[in-house]
Amino acid sequence: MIAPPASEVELLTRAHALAGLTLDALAGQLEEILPTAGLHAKGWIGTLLENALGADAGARPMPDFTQLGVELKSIPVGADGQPRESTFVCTAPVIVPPAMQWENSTVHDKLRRVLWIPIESGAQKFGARRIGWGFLWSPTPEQDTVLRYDWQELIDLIALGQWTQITARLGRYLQLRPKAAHGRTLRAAVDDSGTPNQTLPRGFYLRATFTHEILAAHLRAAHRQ
DNA sequence: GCGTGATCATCT
DNA sequence: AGATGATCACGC
Repeated sequence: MIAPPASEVELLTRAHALAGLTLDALAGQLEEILPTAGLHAKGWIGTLLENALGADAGARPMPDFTQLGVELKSIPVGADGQPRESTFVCTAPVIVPPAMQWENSTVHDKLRRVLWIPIESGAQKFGARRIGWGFLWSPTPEQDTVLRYDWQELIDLIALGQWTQITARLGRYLQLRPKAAHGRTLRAAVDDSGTPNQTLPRGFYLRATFTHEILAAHLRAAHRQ
C-alpha cells in the first residue's frame, strides 16, 4: 500500500517512472499475480496502476486521488496509438435528484482532471504489454461545453423515465451503455408515466473517437515542446 | 447488490 | 471495422 501522492507533480513523476515497464515487470514489483489474459483480465490493469500510484478512492464514486481530485484512466492503444475501446466514466443514476446539475455530477467530478495512461494493446502476450507515458488532462472549454450538453441530454431522458429512448447512439462525446454483471440485473426506476418499474443499470462512457482526440491533442502539444 | 476497474462479443 | 449492447472480476 503506497501513500497517495501529495501533488499533481508527484503523481506525474510516479506515472512517468512506470513508462516503458511491461505489465510483467510492474506486477513483479508489486508482488501481484498476472491474470490469465483476455476474458478474465478486464479491469486488472487499471487496478494495478491504482496500486502502483497510490490511488485512495477505492470503489467510491469519486476521483481516484481524492485529495488531488484526479481520476486515473488506463487506455488501451493499438500500434497506431489510437484507443481500442471506449472509456467507462461512472454509473448513471436511475433516479435523478431534482437538484442535480452538470457541475455537481459524478461525470463532471471525474472528468475535471484525468491522468491518462496509455497501455499497449494488440496481439502480444498480456504480460508483455508496455505502459505508456501518462499525462494530465482537463477538458478544454469547447470540450466541456459538449460534455455538458451530452450529459444534460442523457440525464434528461433518465429523469423523464424515457428508458426506451435511451441508446448508445446518443451523445457526441458521452454515451450511455449497459453496466451490469449480466443482462438480468435490474434497478428500481420510474417510467415516463411516473409508474415504478425496473431497468437495466447503465453507465456513462466516453466514445473512443473522443479519447482519440484527447490523445492526439496531447501528442501535438508534446511535439511542440 | 452496487460501484469500481474495464474489455468482450455481436450487430450493422 | 467500428459501434453498440453484454459481460467479467473485485471489494465491501
